[in-house]
Amino acid sequence: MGNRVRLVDVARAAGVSQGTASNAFGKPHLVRDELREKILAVAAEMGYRGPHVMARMLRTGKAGALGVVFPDNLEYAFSDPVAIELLRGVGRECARQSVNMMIISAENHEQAVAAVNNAAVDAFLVHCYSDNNDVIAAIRRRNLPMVGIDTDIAGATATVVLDDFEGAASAARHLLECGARKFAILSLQADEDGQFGLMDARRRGAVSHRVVRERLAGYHAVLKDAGIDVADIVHVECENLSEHVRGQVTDLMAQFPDIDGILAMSDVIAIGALEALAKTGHDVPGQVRVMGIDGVARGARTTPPLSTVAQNSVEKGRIAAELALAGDNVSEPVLLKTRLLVRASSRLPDIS
Amino acid sequence: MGNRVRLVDVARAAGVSQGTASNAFGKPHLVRDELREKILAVAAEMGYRGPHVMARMLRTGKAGALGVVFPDNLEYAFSDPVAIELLRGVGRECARQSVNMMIISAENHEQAVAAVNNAAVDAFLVHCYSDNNDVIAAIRRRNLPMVGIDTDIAGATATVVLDDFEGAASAARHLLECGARKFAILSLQADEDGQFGLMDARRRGAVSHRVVRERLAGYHAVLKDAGIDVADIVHVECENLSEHVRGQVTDLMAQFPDIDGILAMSDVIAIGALEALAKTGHDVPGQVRVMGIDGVARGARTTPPLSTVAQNSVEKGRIAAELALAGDNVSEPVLLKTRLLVRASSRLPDIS
DNA sequence: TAGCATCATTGAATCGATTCATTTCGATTC
DNA sequence: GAATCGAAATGAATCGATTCAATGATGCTA
Repeated sequence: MGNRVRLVDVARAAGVSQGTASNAFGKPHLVRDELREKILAVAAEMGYRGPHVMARMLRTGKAGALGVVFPDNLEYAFSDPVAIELLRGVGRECARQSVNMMIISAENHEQAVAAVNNAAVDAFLVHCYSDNNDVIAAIRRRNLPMVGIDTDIAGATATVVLDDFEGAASAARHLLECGARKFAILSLQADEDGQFGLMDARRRGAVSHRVVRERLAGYHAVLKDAGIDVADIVHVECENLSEHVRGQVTDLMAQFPDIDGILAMSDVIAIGALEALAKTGHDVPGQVRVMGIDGVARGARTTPPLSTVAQNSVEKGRIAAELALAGDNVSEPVLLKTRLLVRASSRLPDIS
Repeated sequence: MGNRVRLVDVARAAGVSQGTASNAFGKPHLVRDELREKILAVAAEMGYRGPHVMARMLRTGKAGALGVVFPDNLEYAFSDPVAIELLRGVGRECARQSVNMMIISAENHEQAVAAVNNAAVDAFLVHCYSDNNDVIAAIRRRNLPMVGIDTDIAGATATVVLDDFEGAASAARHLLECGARKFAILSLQADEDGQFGLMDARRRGAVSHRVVRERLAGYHAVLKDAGIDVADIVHVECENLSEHVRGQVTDLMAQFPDIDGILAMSDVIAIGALEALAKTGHDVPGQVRVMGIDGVARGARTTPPLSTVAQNSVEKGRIAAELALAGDNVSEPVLLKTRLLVRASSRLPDIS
């Protein structure tokens, strides 16, 4: 039954102190070779399974794991290509540092709080959560290093974000160069309230997600400079799922047939837009130009291939993990650069 | 510095026993409402952060986490669409049961053993590992529930596998019906030795991965029945990455130009084959018919769309997680069914 | 009013290691 | 031969909770 062999049993059987037995496993160099081998032999014979993980954790205070927290349900994280890239980067750094990766999973907010409280980890990575949220509060209460990714939650020991303003600006600049004049912006969700559809000025003024705020600002700055009135831009808040976007874009084009430039805040959204436009018989890029943000692999295979502003999500995840595991306070956010990736869904005017 | 507020401090300050203070947090119904609120108030005022996770674990013996172990490096797991689906299913069940998900990460075998030994989990999920392996041995030594997915490692408390034999058989049957007579089988890796290329009979006879063994057997059974000599089938062992497969298939078709049926053991491989065939000007399915196995989303968007034998990987992961967390010994492997999914990369003969 | 449940609380034992100040012992130096 | 040193081993304290048998208080019944 509950008769697990303990270190103290091994020590007794081998005729050494518990401290020495502990060292034989954890700090081999502190024990004479001969003696250590004897201890290990005795342990093996007794069926000792090695130091008890939880007991070691309690004593040392180290969990050997990095917690990764995604907003809302986890299913989304495992279906969004960008989130997966991010996880890949996190995984890479965790492997490098011999630390495991704990995915905090929950079906709802209440469960998420409990999951955070039960997670034996040394640091937290928080992706894309907005601030003032009970899950964030729970994480903060744990008093562990906490790194925000693509979010500027208060109390983070470090923050890794994309240069969203400049990324969005470059997308807008490019579509202007391609000749677009009547714009639609397909936004990611501005808040966690599950609201979709047309965004009025009030909604645009109270965006809780940093990513959305910055990208909007980037788009607007460039378009205003070009003499376009923000009030003339159609803003639609979309769920980050191609299938959902299809319907929204179909409606959008029916309502505003003169749109000739679509700025999507993610490639997933942009791909949904391309699909809708193909189905409704719009010519891309002849009639409408489309730009995404992210640079996901699938964008290279759409028809037409998707122009986008690429980011390196793997590296973003890796850096965030590195900062979290280092645990230092880094006051300045780490700002990652974007790269314009022109493919066929936008089109430069003929230079001939 | 190290002056964390402990439960005993709270108890003392609130004038109750440590046991009662513990109950106030963990078993609220055992403490009178009024008293409990007082304790919580005192705790809040003292800045108590809640029960110490590792101490609780040590005492209760429950980690509240499920370990997921992938073979080789983790990067692969996060780039294979099937593995991701699997993780999605695992995540779904973990969330349902309020358990976190620990991804055991490592760069090499030695690190993987250490990672397994340091993981505070209640059970392990092992994906696609072959047996007789030190990582598996380490997991076994932990003496926790261990569920094998797509693998039949000894000592597993439960096993979840695809009906690989029947899945492969149905793929072969379909290509025969479509008129193929000269077959190539594009195999997944038979072993962890990193060997690729043509598989001779000896190699085919010593396959350590169950998946490969079963699928080979399924293909062969059907093809033999149809009067095809196994010696006439070209076997190629491929890395499960479309880019690598492209080169292999290009060579293959140059060497064996009469191949008219390709049976790939995964969609990723099949997609690589389609790409190679397109580049070398082979007509699919007119000249060569191609079948995958898995049913990944991308297969619906290739040109031509990929015929395949679909499986439900999400559900596979979910069931495995459920079995692992239940912890019962299930002697019979859970066998999941496949479903033939005919698209344009194979072609049925005209019935006119 | 004794007897008996029921509910709330206590307090010491326990989970299984690691740590570190101290002791032991043999070798080296003066 | 005493003093000094370093390496190896000791053993008690510690990490911070949870558990459970025992105790106390309260209400109810006969």
